Amino acid sequence: MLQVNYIKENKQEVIERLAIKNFTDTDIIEKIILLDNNRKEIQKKLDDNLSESKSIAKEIGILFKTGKTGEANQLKQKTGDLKKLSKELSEQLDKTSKDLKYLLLEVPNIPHPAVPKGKTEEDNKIVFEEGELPKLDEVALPHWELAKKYDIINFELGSKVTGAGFPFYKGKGARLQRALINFFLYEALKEGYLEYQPPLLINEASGYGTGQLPDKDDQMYHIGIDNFYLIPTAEVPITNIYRDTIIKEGDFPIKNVAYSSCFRREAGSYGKDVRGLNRLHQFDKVEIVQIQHPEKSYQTLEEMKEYVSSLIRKLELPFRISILCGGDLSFTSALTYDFEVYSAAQKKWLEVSSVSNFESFQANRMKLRFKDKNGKTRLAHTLNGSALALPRIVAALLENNQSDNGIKIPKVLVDYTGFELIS
RNA sequence: GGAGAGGUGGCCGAGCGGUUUAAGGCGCGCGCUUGGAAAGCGUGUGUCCCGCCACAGCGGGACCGGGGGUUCGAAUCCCUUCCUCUCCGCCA
Repeated sequence: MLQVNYIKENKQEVIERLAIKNFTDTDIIEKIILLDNNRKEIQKKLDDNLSESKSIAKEIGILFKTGKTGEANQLKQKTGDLKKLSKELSEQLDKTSKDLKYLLLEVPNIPHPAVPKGKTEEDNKIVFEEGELPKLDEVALPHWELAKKYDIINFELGSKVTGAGFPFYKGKGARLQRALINFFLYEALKEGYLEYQPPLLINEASGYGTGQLPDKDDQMYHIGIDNFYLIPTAEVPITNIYRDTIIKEGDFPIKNVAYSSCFRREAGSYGKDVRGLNRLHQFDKVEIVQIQHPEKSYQTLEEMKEYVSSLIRKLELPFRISILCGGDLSFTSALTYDFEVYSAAQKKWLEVSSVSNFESFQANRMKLRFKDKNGKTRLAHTLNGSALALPRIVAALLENNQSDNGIKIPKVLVDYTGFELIS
């Protein structure tokens, strides 16, 4: 959520930069400014009114205490009109504030100047590429075939027990999953992240805090009976730790890491692009979250980018990094780096991580603040990134490392898997 | 699932219709004291909104889990909802 004052003071800039995100509803900006002015006016009237009522009530109190009941009763009659007016004004104020908040929730975060214009992922700007693309035989198999051949992931069984998009990992498949989770967690610990194991269900307030609600509620699984949501990412519980808090400036940077299963309904978009592990309803991810001083958040974003790169490099996978264009950038993000690994048998790039700076957008929504040197309360910046999401990493590992002998496990993982080959 | 207790400032904790402008304590900031520190003494100490004015300050309003009500006046009374704790039941 953007701050109204920022919108007011930088109206033209806000409109121009939101256009990069293909948000062109300038009316809404005008309405926000108008509503905020109304809100202030009503607030002033209401406050004056309440002030008067309060002082009369106090007088009556004193009169009763000193036995001047007659005078007190006279004064009582004066308050009728004031009371009525207060009620009207506070209803107006309430409505105006609600309308204002509703509109503010509709406005996406302002993209960073580095964000390129564009509509689809075609327009994302590739800023880095590393590793040689493996050349496989024509007989090379896609990962869903490999999974079947070596009996390590069973999609049909998942369909039977739950539904499409909920696979079983089996034998060395399951062990590979566990190895990757451990590897990612230990690497994060080395980087100074504090490990959390969060709840997998969250309440409504947390959904609003990180911005999944109100607009993305259909993408989360909902437990109606208790009104909980299954987390789409550990970002939600981990960032919400700091909802409604004021932290000390000395606490920056806060660096948290968490492994969790992630649950996504992602209604629609079925087809060949979503076969196998490419898109699942339940998957595993290790997520890093940082809370940082506004002046250091972009430096932190770069550090996180380097960290994620180092993980993929250790797994010996070719990858590239792009800056998401305005159209592909999420509602809440100001700048996002997307990481893709090359999946040799499918001959395409698979997204395995996105690392984002939300600036104060999430912080404003969840009232995450800090006291600066001068004792002023300011909004902190939040950042997060996948480090990493498992399924597409597994897909690339299986496909890229296949040979006649079996699938070779990258050196760095062998200590965690306890085997070097899936055969 | 059943029964009970309770949600008050950064924390503990009093208040249970009218100078509450939320006591007191702890913590923290500043000052005095000291060779330095501790102790002691003094002093200050929340969040949000509005106005004046602006590197600071002054004034007003809201906030005692959330929402609603009674009243001239609510932390205090009533309704409703959420949460926490204890005991019982069930259970990894």
